[in-house]
Amino acid sequence: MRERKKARTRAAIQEQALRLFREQGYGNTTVEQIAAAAEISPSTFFRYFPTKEAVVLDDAFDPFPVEAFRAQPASASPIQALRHAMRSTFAQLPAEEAAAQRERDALIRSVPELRARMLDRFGRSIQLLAELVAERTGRRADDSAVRTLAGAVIGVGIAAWFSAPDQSPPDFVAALDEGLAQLESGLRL
Amino acid sequence: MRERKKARTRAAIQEQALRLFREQGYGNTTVEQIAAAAEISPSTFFRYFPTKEAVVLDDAFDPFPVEAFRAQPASASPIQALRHAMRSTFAQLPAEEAAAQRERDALIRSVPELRARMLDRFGRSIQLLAELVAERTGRRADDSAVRTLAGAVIGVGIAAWFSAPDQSPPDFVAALDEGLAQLESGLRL
DNA sequence: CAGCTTCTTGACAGTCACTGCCGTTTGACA
DNA sequence: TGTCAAACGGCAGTGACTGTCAAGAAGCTG
Repeated sequence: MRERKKARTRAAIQEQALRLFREQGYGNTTVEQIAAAAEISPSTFFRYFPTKEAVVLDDAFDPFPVEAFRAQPASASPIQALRHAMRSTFAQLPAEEAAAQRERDALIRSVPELRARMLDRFGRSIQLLAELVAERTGRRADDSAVRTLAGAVIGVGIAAWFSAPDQSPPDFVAALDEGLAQLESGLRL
Repeated sequence: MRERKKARTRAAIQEQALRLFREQGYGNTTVEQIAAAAEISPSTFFRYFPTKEAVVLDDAFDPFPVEAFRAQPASASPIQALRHAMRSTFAQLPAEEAAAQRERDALIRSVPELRARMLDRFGRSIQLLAELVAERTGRRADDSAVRTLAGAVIGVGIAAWFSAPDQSPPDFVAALDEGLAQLESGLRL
């Protein structure tokens, strides 16, 4: 039952931090303020999160659903498999969490340090996707065709993530799905 | 001729910094050490570079050559235009500078903070490329097909950049060109 | 050449993220 | 209830960065 308390503390820190970031901005909020709002000491803050950035980025969302991707039938192309995996994963996300997700994404996009870290995650997911595609096709992960496919797919994902707020509907998942469909059917321009 | 001295100071800082990073690592090198090696005060360091990271990233290389891209004939497809622009730009890069570039890239890839910032530049270049493609095709930069194309192209660039050291030849430009060729002819996997 | 201005620099003090240590408290468990 | 490890707060220290101020160097003017 120690676990329970730790989970509650962690959630409290994240909640208070995001509230303060919303109210007074990321850069104007100190770790000390977050700790005070969450009723812990600054030392304890760093026991729960390695950096101030992590409070926003941790659990932001998994680069993408590895298991759901692996579960797709072998007959599906890599892009089709990913589209299905994304849809089935995000379909069951509660509307409330989705809204929180969007707000957090907006914060990340607007703060350069956070955005850079987020893009680093996208970058790592190129590697991850390359390995999954390699599994699926029997090729090697460092095969240039595999690498190109993984890069293009994640690149489309990044572009969708960037433009999420501008568009109607402002939905990352929908934008990504549309982009992947275009990528699959060939880029005609 | 004040300009001349400033340029020399700036080059000295960058040179000493990269030397120290090579010898003892990025994280183990302080700005104070860099300043001492370049025979300036720490204050002056920050007058030339806004952050320690900037000493590595500034002038690392332009996301890509805007002018060369614009100069391509309207008959070329966006991907073809970019391939030609990249080739003509990098063809005339002296071998010595290319080697320095590769070393700097290796440093950036190996240090998370630097890598994240670099990827943020790639991310911004999606926006830039989308605008250039919009010019070229008469579509809008927020058109979803334009955005997808820009994302896929830069994604292939990121993937090439990541795998640059692993492959033979370890040449970013060649890997990018190959990836774009694959993207252009359709991703068959 | 002398005087004025402007640019550049170094010194200093201060903030804040983050690290490491140490003594105390607290909760689990015998 | 006593014991032990986990969790905590406090504190000192480092290092990146900011802002300010006064001294020195470089350029221009009369």
